[in-house]
Amino acid sequence: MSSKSSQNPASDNPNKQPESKSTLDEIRATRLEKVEQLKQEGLNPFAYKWELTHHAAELQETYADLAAGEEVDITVSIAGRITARRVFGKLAFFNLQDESGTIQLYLDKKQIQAKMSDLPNAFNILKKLTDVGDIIGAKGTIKRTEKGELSVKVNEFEMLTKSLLPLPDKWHGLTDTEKRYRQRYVDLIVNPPVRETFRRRAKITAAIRRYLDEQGFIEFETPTLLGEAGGADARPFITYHNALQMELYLRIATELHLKRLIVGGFEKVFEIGRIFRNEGISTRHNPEFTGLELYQAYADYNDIMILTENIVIAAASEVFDTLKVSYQNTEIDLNPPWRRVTMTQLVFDATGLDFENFQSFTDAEAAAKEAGIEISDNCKTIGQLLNECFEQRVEETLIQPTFVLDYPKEISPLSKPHRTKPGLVERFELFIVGRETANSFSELNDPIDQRERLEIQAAKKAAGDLEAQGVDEDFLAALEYGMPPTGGLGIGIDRLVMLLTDSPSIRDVIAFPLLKNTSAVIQSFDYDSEKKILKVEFVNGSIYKYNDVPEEIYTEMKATPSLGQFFNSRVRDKYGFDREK
RNA sequence: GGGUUGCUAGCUCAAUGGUAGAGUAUUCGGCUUUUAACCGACUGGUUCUGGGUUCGAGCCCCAGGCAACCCA
Repeated sequence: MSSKSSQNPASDNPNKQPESKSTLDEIRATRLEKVEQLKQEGLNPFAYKWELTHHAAELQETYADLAAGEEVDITVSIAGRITARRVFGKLAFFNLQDESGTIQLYLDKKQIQAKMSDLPNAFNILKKLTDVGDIIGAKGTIKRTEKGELSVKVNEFEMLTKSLLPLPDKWHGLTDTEKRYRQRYVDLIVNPPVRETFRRRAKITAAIRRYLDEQGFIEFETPTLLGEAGGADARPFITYHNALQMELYLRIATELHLKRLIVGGFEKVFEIGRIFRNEGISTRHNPEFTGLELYQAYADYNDIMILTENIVIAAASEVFDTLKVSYQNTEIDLNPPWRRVTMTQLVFDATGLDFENFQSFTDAEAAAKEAGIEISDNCKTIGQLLNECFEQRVEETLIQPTFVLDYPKEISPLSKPHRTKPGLVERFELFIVGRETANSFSELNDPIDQRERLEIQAAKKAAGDLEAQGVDEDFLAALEYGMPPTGGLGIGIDRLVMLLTDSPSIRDVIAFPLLKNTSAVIQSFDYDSEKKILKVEFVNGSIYKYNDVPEEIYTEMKATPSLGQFFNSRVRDKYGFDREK
């Protein structure tokens, strides 16, 4: 190693001994050495800037009809990451990838040496000091090679960023899902379709914003940190504000604040923002996700159905030429109008249970049991039972876009009673591919009724229901000033993007999905027997102090054959802690 | 929360309880029209972690970690 650093590999040295450079550490060390060698050549391995005139896709398109062997004497300047190298004695081909796509670099020794006369070693630098993964800039002319590959015939190049770590296998790529999510940047480099998915996501949200703007909606940013989390049935994340000495909740919906804005006189408001729910993780759930909520004064849920169609169509039209989209090999037809059907009708069709005619919960329960519905202990009303039947028998069958109308009052504490159907509310949910994709109601604006409903929620919460809402007094005060009749809508943007990008998992449309920390390795630990504090230092440098830990734990911990396992099962999550570092 | 599967070289994957291997990448040599370039040579391992059984464990047993999928 030390003998090598004294020589200059950029010049061909026939006496060089073969060296083993195979482990990750060795590869990295070799590349760091190349960094030094670039510096010795007077080059900056981490340059400041590159003026580019074109992108790869643009050139591919412009010169699509250029015949093999033809050249165009126009100078272009491009930049990107080297994704493949094919090096010959005095000629080399690199594939260069930029955001738009890839293009080949045609690197001819004679030409480069002639044009880069102040760097006599230029071609050898290219051969010896560049690697797949490096980011370079190149200027040259356009040439389609005899083999038909459009290329930039390079006059001059510059190393812009030397890459120190090897990229995954160019043929098999990166398939390990865990690594793809934990190191999304690598995923994005080597799996171009992933970039396309996120590009589409951005287009979809932009299209929705544009459409709503055209319709006269204005966008707000309501608070994320709240003293009380309301507007949905969900368990919130709790955090703490030191200076105010108060617990705060991360929002589980934007509903209650957007409605305050309607009270304040705005007639069309919306927010596209991050929502946090302290729930499990699945292919359809991430603890933080993006919600669109909008509220339109003087509208009811019938108006909102049409608006929902228009929003989804605006989003789909942005990324497709057709409204027939394929999701996981099923064709979904988004052409409006979408099916509109009541929950009661759907449950009747699926189970034969007629919820319009049950006189008592006991009757309904008996009939549902007969039909094979599983009834949980907290299902105590006809409305809850109707919802159970719907979830168990209908939901997953709603593949084509379907508005499910008129929900039971007791599971919809913020919606207005149905104008003709007792026990139901004016609410719809949109289902596509068996998933709830949107939720809407004619908003409840009777402050007295709203208070009663929230107090029922608060009672549930007091009884231990972690998903029930509390009473937001300020929201009720706002309603008492008067909220016009209003239609509201929530759309799960991530699920919509899943549909429009054919992604099977929500993690495929969230750039950095939440993953569990890999368990920390303990460096050392110490115990203060007077204060009963166990101090643990991890190899990543962080130090935690666990409070009120009995001395036996420390004694056992010293004796255990497996420290990490003992810590995970007996200390972590068992004692309160302060993070010291 | 429950179940199933997986975790081995940078990446993709093999390996009856019996010397841990291949392809690719890296390193070195050759090559002026390549497209997963090719030819030749050399390397590269905490088999996720900790115990146990065994003469011997990547493989069997126990416990734990992480992930994917399914279910609630």
